[in-house]
Amino acid sequence: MNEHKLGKAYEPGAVESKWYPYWEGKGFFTADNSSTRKSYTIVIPPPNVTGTLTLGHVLNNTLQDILIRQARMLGREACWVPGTDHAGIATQARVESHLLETEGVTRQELGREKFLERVWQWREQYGGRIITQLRRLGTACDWSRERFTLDPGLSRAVQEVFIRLYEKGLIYRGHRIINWCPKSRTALSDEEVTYREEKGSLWHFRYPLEDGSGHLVVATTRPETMLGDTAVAVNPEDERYQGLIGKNIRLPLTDRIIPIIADAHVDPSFGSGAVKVTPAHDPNDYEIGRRHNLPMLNVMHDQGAMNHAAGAEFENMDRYECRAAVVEMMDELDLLEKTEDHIHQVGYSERGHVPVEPRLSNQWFVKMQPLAGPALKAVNDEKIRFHPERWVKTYRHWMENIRDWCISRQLWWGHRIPAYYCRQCHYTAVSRETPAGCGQCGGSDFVQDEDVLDTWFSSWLWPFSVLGWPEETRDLEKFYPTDTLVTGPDIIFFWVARMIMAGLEFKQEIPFKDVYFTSILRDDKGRKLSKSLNNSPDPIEVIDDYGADALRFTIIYIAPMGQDIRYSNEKCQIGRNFANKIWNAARFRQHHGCCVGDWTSLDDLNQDQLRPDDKWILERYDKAVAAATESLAGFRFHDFAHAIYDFIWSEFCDWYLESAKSVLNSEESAGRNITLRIFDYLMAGLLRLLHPAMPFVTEELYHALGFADEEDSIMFSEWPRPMAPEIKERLGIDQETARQVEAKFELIRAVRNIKASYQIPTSRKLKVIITPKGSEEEAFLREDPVSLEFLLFASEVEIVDDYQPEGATGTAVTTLGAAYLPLDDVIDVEKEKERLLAQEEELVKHIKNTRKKLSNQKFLDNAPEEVVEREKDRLNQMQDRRERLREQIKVLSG
RNA sequence: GGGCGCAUAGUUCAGUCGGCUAGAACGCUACCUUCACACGGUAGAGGUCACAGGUUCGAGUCCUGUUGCGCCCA
Repeated sequence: MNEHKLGKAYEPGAVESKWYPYWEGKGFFTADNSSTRKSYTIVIPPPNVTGTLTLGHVLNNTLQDILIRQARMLGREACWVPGTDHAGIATQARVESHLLETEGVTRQELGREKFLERVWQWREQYGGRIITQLRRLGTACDWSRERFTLDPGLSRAVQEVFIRLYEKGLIYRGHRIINWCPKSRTALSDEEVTYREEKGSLWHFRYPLEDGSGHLVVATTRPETMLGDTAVAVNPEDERYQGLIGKNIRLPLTDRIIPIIADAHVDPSFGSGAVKVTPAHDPNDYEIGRRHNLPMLNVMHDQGAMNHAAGAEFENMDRYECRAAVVEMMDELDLLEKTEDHIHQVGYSERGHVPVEPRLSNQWFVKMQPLAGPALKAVNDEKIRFHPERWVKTYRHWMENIRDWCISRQLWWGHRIPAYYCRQCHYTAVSRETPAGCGQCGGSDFVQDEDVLDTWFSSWLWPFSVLGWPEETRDLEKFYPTDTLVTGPDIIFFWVARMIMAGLEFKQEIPFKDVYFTSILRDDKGRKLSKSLNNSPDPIEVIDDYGADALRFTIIYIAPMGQDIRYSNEKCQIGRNFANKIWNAARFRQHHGCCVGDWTSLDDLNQDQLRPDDKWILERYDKAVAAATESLAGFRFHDFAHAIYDFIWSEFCDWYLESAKSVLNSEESAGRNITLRIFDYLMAGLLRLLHPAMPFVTEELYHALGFADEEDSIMFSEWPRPMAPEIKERLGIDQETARQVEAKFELIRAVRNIKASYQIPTSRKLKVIITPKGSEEEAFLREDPVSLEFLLFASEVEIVDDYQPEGATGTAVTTLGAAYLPLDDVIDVEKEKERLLAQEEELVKHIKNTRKKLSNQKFLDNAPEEVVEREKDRLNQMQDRRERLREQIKVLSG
């Protein structure tokens, strides 16, 4: 052990590149499906195969890694399944533009088969970069189980699900209005449309009546669609238009005659109360069109330009060009009544970043309502818990208003829809292979549907398809249902909700028990991180600069549960400095030689061998273990980080380590050995506690301090548990001792304060006289005078019953007693008096408040006894302290 | 329009069951190269807990309303 001496500062680079290949090479991350341990499973939210690591991934995967590593330390068979999804639109678009740039060919020119070959090639070459990047972060993924949504097994799952749902009547093909992305030229689901508020115009057009008796005014935000109008609608109750219902309009710019109809869904207060009806280009108009059997006239083609149905003069005009042209022509015809500014919501394609166009077309849909029922119930019954819980409301609202899911995409990259059409009779067969014969006409000439399925149609099966479904595999048996899902709330509908539906439908079991929704990352100005703003740091650069552990720790340290995170690279100093702090605590330990005795347990010691400071730190350590464990059990990662950070920095390093120096620097070897054992017990424990968050530095130090054999790893060590009560009792570890030690620290701080306020350097050692408050306090202080002297930076500590300061003396009055610092040569009597008077003034304020409280009969009657007692104690202590302060002030005035 | 969330030190945030003399980090000030660590130490300054009511012996915390900001859905 102590094979190598630790350097002065932690250098993450070498440590990280040493341990990750070691862990992976030894198969430490590989889960055993024949293990008798209870399983703990996480499936990764599969990043896009085109993707690169973002801070969002860092947060998300750090949390999963913390959970999986802790689960392993708690004795579970931990299985974290990684993988990527094929990201239909994004990948296809990426490869298309790549081909166009490098070879100048389009996918149409290549043809479907050749194009797909090229996508696979591209994927081999560039895809999955994010998988390599995840390793830099230290994630304990089971790479032997890595999956891709287009793997044969997962593709089979997709096909199986499609067929089962079709046969059950839950998948159907329909001619419907869907959201069309003119850039990607494919249908989208409702969830893939994001709405942005935009300033636009509301144009009021005069539509002349056919009989020439006047006109009607209709208002629209999309004038180009008028070319596809097939009616004008008014509310049947609207008195203004009673006489016009049933009459016809001569639609300008076209030669069509269209009817004026009455429909109860028209809002009489919007615009003029009369609306144009374009059933093929607006979802609401589509509904009106269906109710009234209106013709559905499609006036655009798939790239968002006008088609021949719009009229010869508009054909092939882009939709926005056409909009301007229509307005101009209407104005020329004196049919433009007015134009108003108008703020409205415009739907954008999430992928294409262009406004979507509602479009009438043949698409495949999943009937969602039957699937939603059980999924809603599972969450309502708390079979599945959301953290933070408030997301249940969002989930519930979506589930209760669920709409059918458009799953077909006009792409080539993806799972092709297993539907075959008979060329003779147009019969539709859905089957695993091309049907041999038509069930309707007996024909054998089939053509497969050209479309592929939405990527989410494979993602929603992820928790069981990655484990081998539809095969009944050992993995499935051992690791399903999974335990925890960690993901962003932005995909609650896309993914979380649908996975719950799929799990219940196809496995008759929930897919996971807990869902943790991560925070949204923003920059330090509060703006969402995004590529276009160029405010997304590259995590790999951050890891290079600060270390993976630093990044991991920082991000959970600054991420409050369920709230946005304000991130900046500079904040990684928190994690870096922290790693360095622990590193140096270990280095300090290393300077004092090897392990002595059993560092895994202190059970054989007794309380006479322990100093009060030992008892105190062991008590505090127990509290930290409990806090860290409870925080993780409740998915409070932020609290977990703070609990460990505060313990290590403010208690272990600031106080215990300093106190231990007084023993370790002495010649007394029995005391030294016990202190070293306690130190090791704590050091090993806190490295374990910290390991899930900072795997690299903890592994390095665990080995360097000799806590693990060369062939072993801290990741297989046991998660720390609080000490058994009987052991604590035997070792004299209790609240009372802890309180006394803390009172001692208060006294030490007060003395240091005096020195600081006279700007006396710490290194200048002075004599300190202490008058304890009582005999109990005196006995306590005499238990460990060595560390007291050391921590006071004193040349000598004298503990006496009574002390009458002579001349200028610095005074500290605390609950444990008073301390005096003779300072003849440096003290400024007036300044010292002022200092004490200020303290007294502060004290008097609190004494008054507490007296008031205690003289209130209602408070005495109603407050719990323990609160009243606490107040009384406090008052006594404060009064006592005040008295001593006054005495000292008197001396100084004397 | 409906729903959700947030408002505490200069900044970013903790604050559990109502018991608080309201904490931390960063930043700021003074001092310190003390033999783990300057990626450090010691000490300090800094607050009308958004506003107005209410419940309570007691409110940063619970309730109602107001204002401001953010997100989601329509």
